[in-house]
Amino acid sequence: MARKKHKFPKTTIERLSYYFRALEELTRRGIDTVSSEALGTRLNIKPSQIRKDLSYFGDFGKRGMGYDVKYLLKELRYILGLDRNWNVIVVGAGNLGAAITQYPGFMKRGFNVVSLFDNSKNKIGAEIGGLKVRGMDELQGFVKENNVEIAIIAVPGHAAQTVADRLSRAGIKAILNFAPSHIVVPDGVRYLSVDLTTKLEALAYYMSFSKDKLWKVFS
Amino acid sequence: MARKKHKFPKTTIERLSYYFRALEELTRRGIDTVSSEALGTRLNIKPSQIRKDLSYFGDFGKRGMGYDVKYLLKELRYILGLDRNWNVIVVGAGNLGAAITQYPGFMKRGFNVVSLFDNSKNKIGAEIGGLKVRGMDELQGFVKENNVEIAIIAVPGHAAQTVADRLSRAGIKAILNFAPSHIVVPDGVRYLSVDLTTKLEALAYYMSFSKDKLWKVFS
DNA sequence: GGCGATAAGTTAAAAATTTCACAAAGTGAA
DNA sequence: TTCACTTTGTGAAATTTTTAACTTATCGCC
Repeated sequence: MARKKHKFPKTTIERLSYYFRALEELTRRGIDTVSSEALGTRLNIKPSQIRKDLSYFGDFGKRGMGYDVKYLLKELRYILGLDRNWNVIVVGAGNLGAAITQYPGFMKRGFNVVSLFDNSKNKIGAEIGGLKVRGMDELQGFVKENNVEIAIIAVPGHAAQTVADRLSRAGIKAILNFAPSHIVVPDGVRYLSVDLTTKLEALAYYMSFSKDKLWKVFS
Repeated sequence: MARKKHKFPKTTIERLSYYFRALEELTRRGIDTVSSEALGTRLNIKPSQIRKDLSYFGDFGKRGMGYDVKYLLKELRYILGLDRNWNVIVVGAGNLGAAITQYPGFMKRGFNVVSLFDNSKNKIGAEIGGLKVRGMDELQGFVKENNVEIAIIAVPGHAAQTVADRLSRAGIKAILNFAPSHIVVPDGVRYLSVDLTTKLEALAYYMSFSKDKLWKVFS
């Protein structure tokens, strides 16, 4: 299993994810070999970028031939940590938390939402997507007992930092934050945020001012 | 109202959005002046980065004094296109579409979801967040009559491209795509995507392999 | 009104990322 | 086996983005 050199751009991992998805689509269509050129056309990414990204992790292709789709998928699955299952909890049982809990794309990738937490009396005990909503007092115990490593924050912005603190204390190793606010986590806890309004604001900006035609997905 | 020089990094707009949010928080707390240093500490962004970002659009600060919070807010509001209202439609009335429709952060910023569309018989006519779900056949007419410029796609991946095509034909000017697939839009239509699983996959990667401690929000 | 302190705006250097261009490697046909 | 063709992997160049260093402006105080 490939491991290779140096540092690589942060965006590489994100692109690997896109490659992975495109390759899945190709297997579904029964295609078993693809060139960086062909893949690049599909994804609107330069072939040289694709080759460079992959080269950070190994030599997956065959010169003159391209990449074996199944093999590359296997390697990417390993690199992206998708060859195992992850237990995930969601904090915040509002509309967004409920949607995330039931989002089909997560389970398909091995991210299993195993419980939902909230601190509101009238949500605790309710059932969402087959899961009972638990109170925050059960958080620490649940995380320990169920070996939960990843948490998703889906609470209002003002509560996000408090939740992040509790999650960190409970032993959570990675946090995905949907709340529209900047939060700080201790060393050792991985953190990424998904910001819904920021993207809309960027669109609004480009509609108002920019002459740029099309806009490359920048995340 | 400021307009200024050259090109600037794509990420600048995203950061302006963060600055805007932080400044809002500062006004709420009654603080009316802030330095790039202080703002940078809050957001974990280098002061020089903040000054550079702002300098692309104008001279908003006073040397020796910092930035007037209210004034900078006003300018950023203008730059980000938040000084007006936008009519937004959501396509896809599943869990995610419903959550997006009711997401409080959008309306607060002037993004008003004015209708929800779906093509499933048993969703059409239902009411979500006070809005009736409309069939796709009403799309074109609705967009024209209501001056809708922005659409949010919240359908399964395989349907996203078809939806994007219909939206473009209907005259939509910007698309925010939550579906986990790469889509192509005609020139003149702005496009950004928010990818939920990609972020989780990035976290999974960093948990498996990376020694990096903390991870700067990269969107 | 000059002086010290602060902090913006800017220029230049550094770092990060993408793209180019090409040598090396593999294929298939003659 | 050799040749023509394809396509990878990669070192170097080009580009973009960030960071540091510097210059200039503003305030408050004596």
